[in-house]
Amino acid sequence: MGTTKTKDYSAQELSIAKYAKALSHPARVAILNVLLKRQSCICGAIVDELPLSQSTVSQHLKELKAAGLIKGDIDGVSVCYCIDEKEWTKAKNQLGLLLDRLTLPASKCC
Amino acid sequence: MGTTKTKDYSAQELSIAKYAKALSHPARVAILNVLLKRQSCICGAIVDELPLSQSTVSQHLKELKAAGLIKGDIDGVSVCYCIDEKEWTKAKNQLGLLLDRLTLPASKCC
DNA sequence: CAAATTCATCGTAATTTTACGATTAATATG
DNA sequence: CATATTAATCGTAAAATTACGATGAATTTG
Repeated sequence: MGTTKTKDYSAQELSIAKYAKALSHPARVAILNVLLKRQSCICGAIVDELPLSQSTVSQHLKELKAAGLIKGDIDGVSVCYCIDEKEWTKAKNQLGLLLDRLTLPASKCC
Repeated sequence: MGTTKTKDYSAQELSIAKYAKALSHPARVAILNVLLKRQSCICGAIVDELPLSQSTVSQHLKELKAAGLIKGDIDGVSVCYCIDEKEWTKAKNQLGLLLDRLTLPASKCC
């Protein structure tokens, strides 16, 4: 309990859930907003724009990285984060595929 | 702790997070797959297609309903669920707006 | 009306998530 | 080399999530 039975779902379902989970917290959406807007994406700069502590932001960055949506390049003492375009596109396509599937005149039952 | 500070985020960030959260579990994606595919969307039929107990499915349905993505019509003893087209479109647009924002030649920093 | 069906809700347990301060490792700067 | 700066990680606590069986409410059906 408290554990998801990943074994019983399709690759599509798991993939979509993974990307959606990355976007399921406003702080992570806010981080992505910063990365999409800015050139400089030094971790410290992100921390400055968010109402969260450095350690909490670092954790959110780790999750975004785990989902593949961002990557970080070490640059001396600091780390520069940015969108991973390839994976981002994949997320867009996967989510789009699901969300675009309501084209027909809709199910007749409700 | 354990609680998100919703006060400090924009409406866009909260809205996207809300929809993404609804899609952040493979069981809920699977439920939506069923609703998108089927005409008949009786709760019991959904339970039959998922590897989860009736009470667990009911809980997931509740969350999808809370996010606005689905609605349920009582029909005698059973309940017929279906996609809420209006809200679904909103989710699609909100998520699309974020995900489509990587059109430019990408940030130069990484 | 009794029995069956359908589904929501309750109670509970394990796990995960969210958040923060403190510490640590690594690099830069005086 | 001592000191600062940057960011990850650790430890911890509170809360939310996931899951299930049991119970309840509502509606059919016999």
